[in-house]
Amino acid sequence: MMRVDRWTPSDNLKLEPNALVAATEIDRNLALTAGPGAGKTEMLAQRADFLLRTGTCRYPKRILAISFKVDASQNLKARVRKRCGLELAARFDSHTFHAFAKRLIDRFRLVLTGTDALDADYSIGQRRVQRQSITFQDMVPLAVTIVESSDIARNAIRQTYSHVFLDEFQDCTKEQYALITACFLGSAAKFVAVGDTKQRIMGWAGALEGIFETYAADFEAEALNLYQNFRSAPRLRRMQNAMVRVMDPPAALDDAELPGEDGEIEVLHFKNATEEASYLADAIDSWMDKEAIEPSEIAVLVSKQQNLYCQELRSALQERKVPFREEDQAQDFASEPVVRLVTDFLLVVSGSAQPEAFRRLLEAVVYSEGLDDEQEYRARSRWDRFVADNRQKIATGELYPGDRAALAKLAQELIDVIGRDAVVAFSADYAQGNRLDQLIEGTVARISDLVEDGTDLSAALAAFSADRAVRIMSIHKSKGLEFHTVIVMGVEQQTFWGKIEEERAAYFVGISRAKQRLVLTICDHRDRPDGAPRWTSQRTAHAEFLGYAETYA
DNA sequence: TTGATGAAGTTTTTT
DNA sequence: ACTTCATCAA
Repeated sequence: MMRVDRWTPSDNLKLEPNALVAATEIDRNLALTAGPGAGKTEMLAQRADFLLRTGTCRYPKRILAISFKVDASQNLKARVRKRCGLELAARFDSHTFHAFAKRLIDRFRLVLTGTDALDADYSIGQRRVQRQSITFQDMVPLAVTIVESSDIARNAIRQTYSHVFLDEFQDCTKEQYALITACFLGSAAKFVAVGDTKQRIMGWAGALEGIFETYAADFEAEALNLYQNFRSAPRLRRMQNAMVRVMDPPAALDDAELPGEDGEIEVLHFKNATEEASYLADAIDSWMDKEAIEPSEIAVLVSKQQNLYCQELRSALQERKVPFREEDQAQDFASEPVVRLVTDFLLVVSGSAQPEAFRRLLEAVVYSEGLDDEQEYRARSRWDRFVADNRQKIATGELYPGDRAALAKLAQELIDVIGRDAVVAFSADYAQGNRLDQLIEGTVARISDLVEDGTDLSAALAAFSADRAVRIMSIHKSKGLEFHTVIVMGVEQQTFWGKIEEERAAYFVGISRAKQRLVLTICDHRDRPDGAPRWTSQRTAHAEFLGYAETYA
């Protein structure tokens, strides 16, 4: 155990003074606001390290961290592991609001009575069915019901957690806040809420205005701000700062405080979406080729209606064989272990050497089951034969991956070879209902569709991997991420039509994802959506939003 | 059949 | 801001 005054940031990282204060605060609850790239996640990871290593969070008490996105919650957990090691990090629970709520529901299900009552094998679906199924929207309110009506449940939570972290707090909704207060208001748990009101982009979906003030009043939390931006080059920071001057004047800096010519801002004007698409696809291609920028360091962001805005770009990228991944409506398949398994397998059998995928597969297949040498040898040789067989089938064209039924059969054989039990063990929710089969079916459907559309198999598989593909997504999805190069497509009046404050926040989130280069595009005309007779609609550049860029480009 | 009018949707997370 | 869809009147 380390003395509190001996603790220094792990891995010798430098923290700005207020981040150090927040990381090592013992007595007060904090409301920490910080702009883009200020290192909020790092501060939370360092704070976890501080609390665990100094015993301020005393065994067997635990830390609860709540985020909105699976992505964010996994990132934070991984960062904490890296900072303070597996053993201490075991007492760090990083969940999304939904995951946290679901755990409460599963653990205290019997508290729910009357119309709320649920059977043990309830499922999560599109509709609410008495006792049988709930929707995602029901999860947090049901958890609130449990905590409000059961002292046992509430006490159990309070006994478990001595410290609570709330991430991206500016987007907290009424229901989510109700869960926090139901669990912890009046308890001894110490809170840190971090976020940025300038990045509040879920207002239209119920994110509470003034949530930081409400929280500060309810939990007697003190306000603290982080000032640094470790993410963006100075030119980009000056543009962000110009927006801050409008959104939160007291927080704005003088441009003289942001010196330097590093960073690139470009505004591109096109006649139509076809020209836009081919220019962008060429540009992306050449960045990857000439500047050796990783595809995953390039993002294309759109405000709304991703499908309409990205149609042309999609085919332009496809033509140039630029791997891209679209984060659309569908579930985030790629981070699901079973999806990983299927795609890794297809990578391995589709030809080129894939050492990473091969290693992950072998781990899943051979080493996980606690076999003895003899069994391991047999499993290994059966596996090798299976891979060789299918590699040949694909090479000879006997198995065409665009054939959905054939691909589904192959996936099924893969599961059989590994053993369904072993696959189910990958993730807690695979045992429930038909979740596993749905995931496999979805993967197969998407791959075969892509191949059928003329994408080659390796590009189709790249669409599942975040690390080898250009990312195309809505601004909302990009929250919390960062990229070397960011393209914001369609900076037009017709795109940003909502309440100006909220649109400005969305645009701010978009432009502040860029570390080095920001490209903004406008078209004079864009095609109408699918199926409509072909004509194009007139577009008007968004003068305010482009103004921020043009001053500094 | 046509045009006029009005309402709804658009941006999201989630086991 | 703009499209789509439903409804009603002419």
